[in-house]
Amino acid sequence: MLTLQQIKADPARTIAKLAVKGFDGKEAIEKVLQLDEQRRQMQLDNDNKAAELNRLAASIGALMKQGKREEAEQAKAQVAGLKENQKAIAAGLAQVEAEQRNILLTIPNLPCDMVPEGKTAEDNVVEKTGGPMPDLPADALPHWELAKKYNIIDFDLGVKITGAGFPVYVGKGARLQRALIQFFLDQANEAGYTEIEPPYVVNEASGYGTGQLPDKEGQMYHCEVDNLYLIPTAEVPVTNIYRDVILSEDELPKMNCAYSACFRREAGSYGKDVRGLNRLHQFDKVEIVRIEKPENSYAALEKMKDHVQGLLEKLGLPWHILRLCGGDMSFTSAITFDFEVWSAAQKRWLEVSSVSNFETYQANRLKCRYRGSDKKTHLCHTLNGSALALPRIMAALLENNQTPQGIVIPEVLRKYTGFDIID
RNA sequence: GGAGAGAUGGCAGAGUGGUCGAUUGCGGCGGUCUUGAAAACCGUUGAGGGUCACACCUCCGGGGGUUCGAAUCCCUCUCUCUCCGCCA
Repeated sequence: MLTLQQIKADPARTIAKLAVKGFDGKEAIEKVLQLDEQRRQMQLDNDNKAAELNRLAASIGALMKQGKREEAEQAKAQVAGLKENQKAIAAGLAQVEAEQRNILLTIPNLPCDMVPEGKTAEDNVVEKTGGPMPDLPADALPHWELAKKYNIIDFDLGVKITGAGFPVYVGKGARLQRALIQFFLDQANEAGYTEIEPPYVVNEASGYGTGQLPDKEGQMYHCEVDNLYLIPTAEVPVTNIYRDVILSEDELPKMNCAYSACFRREAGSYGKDVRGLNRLHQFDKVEIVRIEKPENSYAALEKMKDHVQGLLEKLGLPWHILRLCGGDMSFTSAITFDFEVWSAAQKRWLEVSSVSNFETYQANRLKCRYRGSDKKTHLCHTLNGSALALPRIMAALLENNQTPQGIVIPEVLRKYTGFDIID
């Protein structure tokens, strides 16, 4: 949620920045400002009435103590009318506050100055490319064929047990999954991220904190009896560690990593785009999260990008980094870099990581603050990134590393898998 | 699942209808003393709104109610603890 200060500081710029995201915010911003004006008026009115009532109540108390019953009764009578009046004002105030908040919740984060204009994924900018492009023979198999051939992932079994989008990893497939998770966690730990093993189910407040709620509840699995949500990413439980927290300046930055299964309902398209591991309802991911002082957050973002790039390089996958255009960025993000790997048999790029700076947008909802050297509280910047999401890494590894002898496991993973080829 | 107890400031812990936004202790911060530190002593120390700054308002787990007045009484929800049951 944008802060009122952000909006008030420069409404015209706010509207212009929202336009970069393809969001027409003119009406909403004007309404918010108008409601703010109204709110302050009503607040003043309400506070004055409340102060008057407080004074009267205190004086009644004093009269009672002195045993001046009649005078007290007189004062009581005086209070009655005032109180009705104040109640009405307070109700109006609450309504205006709620209205303002509801509008604020519908306004996306402002893209930072580095975000390119654009409407769709077509307009994303390729920033950087690396890794060896594999040269596969014409009869190279897509990963879902390989999965069947070597009996390492059973999609049909997943359908039987649960439904589409819930694959069952078998034998070396399961071990490769576990190896990747372990590798990613070890790398993150080495980079200074403190590991968290979070709950996979969160309450409503946490959903609001990171911005999945209120508007994206359809994307999460919901346990209605308990009103809990399956996490779509470890970002949710991990970032919510810092909900309603005031950190001291020297505690920053906070750096956490977490492995979790992720659950997404993703009522999306069907067909080859979502075939095999391309899009799943349940998948594994290692997430990195940072809470930073505002002045450090963009340097931190670069470090996170370097970390993710390092992982892809170690795995020997061909990768590129996209700087997302305004129109393709998420609601809550100020800037996002997507990492994609080349899936050589499908001949397409697959998104495996998304690294974002949310600036104060999440922190404002989370009430995640730190106490500065000025003794005042300030909102932190929050950042997160996948490091990495497994299924598409798996897809690219299987496809790119296929040989007549079998699928060759990257060197860095062998100490985790305990084998060097899937055959 | 059954029975009971509880939820107060960073922590501990008072407060059961009227200057209580809250005694006190610890911790934190500032100072005195000291070559320095410790100890001791003095002062200070919740969050949000509002204001140029004050004033003022709100907040004692969440929501609602009673009352002129609620941390204190009532209802309700959530959570925690103890005992019993069940259980990886």
